[in-house]
Amino acid sequence: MGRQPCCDKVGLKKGPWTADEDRKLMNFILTHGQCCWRAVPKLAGLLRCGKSCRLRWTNYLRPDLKRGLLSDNEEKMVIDLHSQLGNRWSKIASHLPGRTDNEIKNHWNTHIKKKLRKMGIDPLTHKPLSIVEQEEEKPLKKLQKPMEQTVEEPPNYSLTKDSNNKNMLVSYDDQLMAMNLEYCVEEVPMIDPECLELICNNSSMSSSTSTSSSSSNESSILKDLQFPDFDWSDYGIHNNNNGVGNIMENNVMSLWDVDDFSSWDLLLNDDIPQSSSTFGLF
DNA sequence: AAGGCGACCAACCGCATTGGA
DNA sequence: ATCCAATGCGGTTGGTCGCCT
Repeated sequence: MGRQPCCDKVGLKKGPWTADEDRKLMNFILTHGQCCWRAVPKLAGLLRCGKSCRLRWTNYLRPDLKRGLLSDNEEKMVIDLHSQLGNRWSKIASHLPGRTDNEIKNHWNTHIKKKLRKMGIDPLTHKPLSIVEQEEEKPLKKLQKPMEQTVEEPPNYSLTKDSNNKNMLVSYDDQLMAMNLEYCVEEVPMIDPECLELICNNSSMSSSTSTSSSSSNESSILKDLQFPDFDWSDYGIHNNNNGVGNIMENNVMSLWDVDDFSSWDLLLNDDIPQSSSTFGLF
């Protein structure tokens, strides 16, 4: 006996959401808050499964979402967090307010992976590719080792400049020795900010155009959506002279300007259940 | 102009986890 | 302790768009 489907899929719509569906879902959530996703489609008058509604809301419609490409800083954070957390996208996303796990996952798979490979770093292990390849070439040796014996891990590396201003990989141990620093091992990021800076600087040269284009794109997406029952001004989004919603300011929704970021605690605190609703808006 | 191709990303699928009965 | 519904999560798919030939 297989698992029951999450909902009765007969007659349910799939695929891209229409502006009308978005409006219905948005109006419903803003009126009633988030509760019982299974019931949402019926109550909101949507021919969608509850799961689909939840995804659409969390990944696209939530008013607190940032849009557009990840900034250099955000990208650095993602790489750093990924080195510590692995593919736990929701955990990573919880450290980046306004970003969704889906968005970060997509960005990782399409942009960051490539950049890291270009830098000679394995995106899975965050170690230099040459070492990873060596390890893959000697699987038998590894297998022959007794289980109790600890496998000697290669040191974690970061990218730095040598005296000739050429990029070079230096192990953390070497760096720490050089800097005479003590470090709590559990908190050592596998790639240091210096390295990330280089990665991001390189990337920003190649992707700067897409950054600017996406921000105009995102406002048009919201522009296209018309929410007759929803007053964006409540969320710090005001009309400009052209009658167009001034949604983005420095690539961040004005919503975040409200209340000195006090609501971020809600987002970042794992103890607060998601059902406590978005930042006390409801 | 049009067809091929790859990149991007929204959305889906199915397993895992959680929480209440 | 167990079951089951609801929700969360991560991997994958497929549609769209832009670039190249």
